[in-house]
Amino acid sequence: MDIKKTYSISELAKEFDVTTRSVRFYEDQGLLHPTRRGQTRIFSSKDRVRLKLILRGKRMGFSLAETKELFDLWDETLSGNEKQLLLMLDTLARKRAQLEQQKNDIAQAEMEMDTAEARCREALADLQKKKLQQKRATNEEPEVIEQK
Amino acid sequence: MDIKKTYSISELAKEFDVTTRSVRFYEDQGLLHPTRRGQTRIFSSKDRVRLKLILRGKRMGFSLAETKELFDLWDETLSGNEKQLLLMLDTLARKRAQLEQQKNDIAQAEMEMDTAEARCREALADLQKKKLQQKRATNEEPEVIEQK
DNA sequence: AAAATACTTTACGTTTACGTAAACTTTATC
DNA sequence: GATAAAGTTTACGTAAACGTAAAGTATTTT
Repeated sequence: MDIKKTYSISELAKEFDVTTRSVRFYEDQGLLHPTRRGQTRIFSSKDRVRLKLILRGKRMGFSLAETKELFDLWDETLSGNEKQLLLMLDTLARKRAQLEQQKNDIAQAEMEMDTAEARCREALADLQKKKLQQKRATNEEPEVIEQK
Repeated sequence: MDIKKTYSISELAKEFDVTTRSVRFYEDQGLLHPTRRGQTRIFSSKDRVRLKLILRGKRMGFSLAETKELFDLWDETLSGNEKQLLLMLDTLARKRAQLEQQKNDIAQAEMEMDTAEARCREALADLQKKKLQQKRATNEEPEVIEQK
């Protein structure tokens, strides 16, 4: 699937713009499982994917502990006991609900940003108008009004 | 606009399901500005709105510092100097980009949850099938299969 | 008036997610 | 073979966002 099979710690760090400290920390917390050549870490493409998921999780406001729980659950799920499968389905449902909440929050925020922006532009337009009137009063040439 | 004009700390805490400690902390950090009657805090409906925004911000992964920045910026913006207005527009644009990123992240996550769920259901179906075959082999009556 | 309830400040404690420095080893480069 | 570059462990430090007493004040209820 992926181009390369293994990665050094700095390769991963550079690719995802995190410090090696963070990567080591994620391993320490049980989120990544690199093998070793001597004492040097060797990361698989699975680790790479997981790192990507970790970071996306963070952007979505997930804690490392939450993400780890999902990883662990998924690993156990693959082994395929029925209880695990049902637990996974349940967890997925709960996470979905969480994402729904987030989508609502974002939609709300966007609406409020719309009205905030509108007010800003209105206030700006008012200022421009006042400027123009001043210029007219002092008989100067009006400038071109720029607005993105 | 709102039904009530002022709120006690415990009213707000109860309504938004946070501790009074948190509310006091938000004031301490300059996000809320209750007046005082004696030494008792009295929160306005503006404070109430801001508390709501704080909590939504948190759910979207915003830090208190980020939220405070927006509050402060908005307060200055209302005073209406041109530089402030342009700065606000710029900030809004950046926040929008951030929300776009989050929406993408969520969409991605949802897709992956779809495939994860599909795999789970498939595995479950396989297990059910095996159960059925076992029952047939031992000549027992098959049970009804439930699946949400 | 006594007791319960709600509020306050002060201040130290805790968890999360790393940053940063020290001291050392292994690998690559000149 | 020296030196730089990349890796390692150990360990203390830190910022954010509160939790959790402790000890006191103010108000309300019985």
